[in-house]
Amino acid sequence: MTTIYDIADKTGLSASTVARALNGSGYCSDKAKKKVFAAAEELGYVPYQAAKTLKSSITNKIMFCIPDIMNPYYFDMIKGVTQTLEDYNYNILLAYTMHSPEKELEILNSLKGRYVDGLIFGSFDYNPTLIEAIKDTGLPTAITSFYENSEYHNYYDCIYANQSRAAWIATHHCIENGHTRIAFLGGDPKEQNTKERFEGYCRALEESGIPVDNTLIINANFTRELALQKFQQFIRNDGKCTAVVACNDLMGIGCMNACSMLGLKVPDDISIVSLDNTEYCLCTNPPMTSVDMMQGKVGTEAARLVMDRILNKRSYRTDIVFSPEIIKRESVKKITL
Amino acid sequence: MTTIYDIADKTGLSASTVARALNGSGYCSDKAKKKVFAAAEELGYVPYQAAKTLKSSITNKIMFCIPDIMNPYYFDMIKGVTQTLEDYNYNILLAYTMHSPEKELEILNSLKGRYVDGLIFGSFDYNPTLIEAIKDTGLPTAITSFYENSEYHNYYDCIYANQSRAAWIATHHCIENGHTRIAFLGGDPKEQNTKERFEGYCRALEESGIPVDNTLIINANFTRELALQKFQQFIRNDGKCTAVVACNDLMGIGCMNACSMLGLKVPDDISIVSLDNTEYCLCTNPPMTSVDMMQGKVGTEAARLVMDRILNKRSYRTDIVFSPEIIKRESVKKITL
DNA sequence: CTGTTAGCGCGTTCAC
DNA sequence: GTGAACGCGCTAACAG
Repeated sequence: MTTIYDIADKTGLSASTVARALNGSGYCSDKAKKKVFAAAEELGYVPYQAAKTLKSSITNKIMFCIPDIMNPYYFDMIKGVTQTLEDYNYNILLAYTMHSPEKELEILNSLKGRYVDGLIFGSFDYNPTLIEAIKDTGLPTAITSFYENSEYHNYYDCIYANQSRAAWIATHHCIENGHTRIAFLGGDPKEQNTKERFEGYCRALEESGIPVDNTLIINANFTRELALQKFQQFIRNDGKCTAVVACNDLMGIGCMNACSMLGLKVPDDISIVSLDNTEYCLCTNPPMTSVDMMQGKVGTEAARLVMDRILNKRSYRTDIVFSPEIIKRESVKKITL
Repeated sequence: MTTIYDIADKTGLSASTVARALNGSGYCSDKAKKKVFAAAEELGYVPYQAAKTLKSSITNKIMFCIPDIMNPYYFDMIKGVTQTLEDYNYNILLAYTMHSPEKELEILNSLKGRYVDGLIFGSFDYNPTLIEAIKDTGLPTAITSFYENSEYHNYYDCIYANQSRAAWIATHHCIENGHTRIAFLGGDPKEQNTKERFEGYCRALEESGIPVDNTLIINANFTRELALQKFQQFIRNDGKCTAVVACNDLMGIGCMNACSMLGLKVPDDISIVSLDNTEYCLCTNPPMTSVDMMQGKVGTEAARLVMDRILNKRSYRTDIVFSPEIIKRESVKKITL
């Protein structure tokens, strides 16, 4: 490992001159600069990050913390974040919380060790404790959902696609196609995520004068497995629907799996539209209609806003909200009464 | 931000006593310890990582570098790495190279800034330059393929599932089911990855006395899109096969997509078996038979071996090779002549 | 234009 | 058992 002192020795200059040459800060003759660069090249010098950080307190890293690494919803977001950060010469530190609130707080607390300069945080369930912990990190932060907390309003930015509108669009699409018995396949109804999506579903129904029927609400947990099981159970218990709105692709696919096992044909016997529009939608047969939640853009803008707070010391709140878009494929059939 | 000096002030002790108390190193009375911990708790003290690192030169981070973040092949591996590292209280720094050899070298060179303690490196195409760059980082390294380089033999560990055996298994499975005209859907034939898999394919054929037919070899690039296109083209050009071995799930799915567009039924008209066994195989209809490459275990063991080199200063090579396993689903049909 | 000095926060001597 | 002092590598302030 070579340091500026090695370069200083080799060139006969002092360490500070070497530092100035390398950073282009302060005065330094061209001749000295040349010598320094030559020696640095020859010695394969790369500055020691820890020392730089100790001095400047900038780490060139931001943490991206998500509930579940295996959820395809986040893949595009990871990509968006990584690619954007690359332009800033920043690295991404990936953490995941396995949906555990304790784990979330633990990670946030560890951040006080300031091993990153900023934070992009995704959660299924924001709450005041969490937001306070986020604020306590003192880090420029973007969260990937909408969450309002008047006390800490300015401590974070929100970047997200409108969840309730997404569910509205999905539901409305079913209604447009003549469906009235539309099942809702959601996650834990106590979590913000499902709540918002459920709200959009209800609104679409009500706007069209279709009453919300509680027997059509199925609660799962955003996994394919449980959705499969719950939907199968729903049908076996004589559940009657002609369409289903699934709160994410994994559950949409679980639903398709169930249909296939039950001998139900999609979209002839049952129409399915899901939310997230991950690549999984292209794997199914028929390809699945799904609502694009703009995950890639959410990642990109979240990274950009965090960097804006870091670089430009912005200290007021900025939110960016995307409008979800339905991607029509072949899992929805028009029916007529 | 609070430092040991703040705690020293508050407790009336010296900074070194505080440090000793906090780390449990050196002498310290129980009474002092109690006071220190109380103050640390109250002040929300978390040690400043950069300072710790500068002193100890340990970062508690390892880099996981892969060619493509969006390739589902790596999802399980990321999970395996992350979960294992968590036990060691290590964080994962995620980088991706977009298949670019220049980018690979750039990242490896940046690692000389020692902002991580170890490296897990995945590539589609190892070569002497790359391995030398890996060795030059001076970091404990695990690579997720087999690659031999006698000069730098001991500088890295290899953790992988036997690629050629995986292709052999897939091909053999087709043969067992009566197929003789088996297409091979691969990536760039110059890359190690495809080469190994192709070798297994050929061996299985030859063992059964089936000649390798070059018209059945289709080169794509591991993406769904190109596989779809290439396979469609293959069929349109009167390509005749009853089964296809796809080198990864994405291509297997592209192939299924193509079949569906061409009006070919899987598995009645054509059997498909792919490699990787990602979750995507459960999305298709019918579910796709695929060979499990043990990605999760590869990630877990790679992390473990890197940590072993770090913690126990192991300096000799250790390889772990897993045996791939076929997961039979419904995309392969037995045919009789 | 260049070198000397000091200090970022922490951990580890080594005196007391 | 405790505190003063030093240094990890780098940069900024100042003196020359």
